[in-house]
Amino acid sequence: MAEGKIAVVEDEPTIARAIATRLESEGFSVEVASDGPSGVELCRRMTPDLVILDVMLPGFDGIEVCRRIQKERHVPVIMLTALDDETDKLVGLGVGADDYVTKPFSARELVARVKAVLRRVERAGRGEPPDAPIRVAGLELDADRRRATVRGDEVHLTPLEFDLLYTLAERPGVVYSRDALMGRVWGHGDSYGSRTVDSHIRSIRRKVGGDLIRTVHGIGYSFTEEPAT
Amino acid sequence: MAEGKIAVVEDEPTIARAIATRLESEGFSVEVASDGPSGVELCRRMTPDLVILDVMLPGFDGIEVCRRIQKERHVPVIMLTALDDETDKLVGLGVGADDYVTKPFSARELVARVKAVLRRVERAGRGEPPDAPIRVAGLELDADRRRATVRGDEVHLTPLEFDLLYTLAERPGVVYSRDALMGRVWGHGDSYGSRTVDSHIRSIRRKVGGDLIRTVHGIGYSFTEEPAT
DNA sequence: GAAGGCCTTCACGGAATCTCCACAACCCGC
DNA sequence: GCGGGTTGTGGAGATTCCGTGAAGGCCTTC
Repeated sequence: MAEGKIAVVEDEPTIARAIATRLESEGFSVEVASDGPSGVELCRRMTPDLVILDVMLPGFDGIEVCRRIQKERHVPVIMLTALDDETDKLVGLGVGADDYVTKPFSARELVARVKAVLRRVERAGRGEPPDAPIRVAGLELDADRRRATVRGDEVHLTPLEFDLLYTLAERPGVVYSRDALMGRVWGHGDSYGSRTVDSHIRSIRRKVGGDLIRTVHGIGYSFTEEPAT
Repeated sequence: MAEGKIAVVEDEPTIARAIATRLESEGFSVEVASDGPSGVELCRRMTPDLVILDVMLPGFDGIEVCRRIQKERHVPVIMLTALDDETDKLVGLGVGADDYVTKPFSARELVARVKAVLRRVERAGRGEPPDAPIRVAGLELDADRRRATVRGDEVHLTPLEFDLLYTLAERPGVVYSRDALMGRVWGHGDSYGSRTVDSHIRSIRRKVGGDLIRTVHGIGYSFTEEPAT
């Protein structure tokens, strides 16, 4: 009775086995790949519920793997990085992973993160169970009511605009590439020009004010990171 | 996989069979008796979760059956009466049934009542408080009696309409997709075109006034959220 | 059978939304 | 400062979505 299918892409056999064993003992069914190309292939074949990706991989790196699989279908991704700096870099690159775990990490920690991500995604997928409204920088987004207010005034957002803004506002400061946003909001990466994202960003800015969404030149967009005021 | 056991005591074979068939198709296991004495006997033997009792019965009448089985063990009872007057009389007699359904009734309506009674009893068994009628914006919905009034005037809602409106009114402001409503009201998400929901929404609006249910374009419907007045 | 209640489905027209294009403005490395 | 790539702007179709009226099926009663 598998709770979920997890793909692990990690080239160090010791670590890969450790992760797999622990996750399996938690009731997940796990498969492992050890380089970039076969990681992409694995994701295609097993359609996992979540992917754990090492950044450093033979073939091509985890960033590239993440981009490719996100393009086909949005799958939650947790990235493993060697250093804190590396995490920062990834956040800035707009890879759009769901979580980042820095080595060394305990198996317990990884399992906790996996469960947290799955819980969040499942909730969003079923659509029903409530979520606390997001409040940042004068903006309030209530997913249950699909309502947005800026400094108390209600703003009407179209379905796509709401989802797009919600995705960004969920993690202020995290940069998403246009592809990553397409994957999350549209559910698939291709079949639309990526400038479509720009159009929607524009109308969101017009409605909620231009300074809430930051453009990261050459990479993508992110929600403005604001210290608590 | 029985959701519950139901005893039906009804002397008219046509009606008895109709009820039994419908309840069985809803997943209940059903047994039938056709007169007073054997009704009491049936209840002793099968220990049903709910009893449906016709008032007019050979042997002794439904009132007497109800008294006898209640004496031994409390079982939820729904009484079938021929006339509204009769219902009033029964209520006056203190028979203590959990609900009264007046003939003619639709099979669907009876099923809805059965489920409502079972839900209520189960809740009481768990020590939770009973449903209070919902009162919002001039609308009142009484789940126990399945009755709706708008500004004091009773409006007749079909079983589906009632469930649909009740689902929405339970959480004003929360937006439900058509699929979500299908899942909650119909019990399964698929097998019907989603525009069916629209049709019922439309007839509800005609009956209770159009501004109580809000359309959220591209998403679904929600009950109008009213600031406390 | 006929009539009526209830549920489901259809097609249509208007409205809201999404996508894309062409051009101007901008950013960055050189 | 210059040039190439990147992003903002405005708007024009194309597409999707929703309210409406109505028809048909199933069931029950008369």
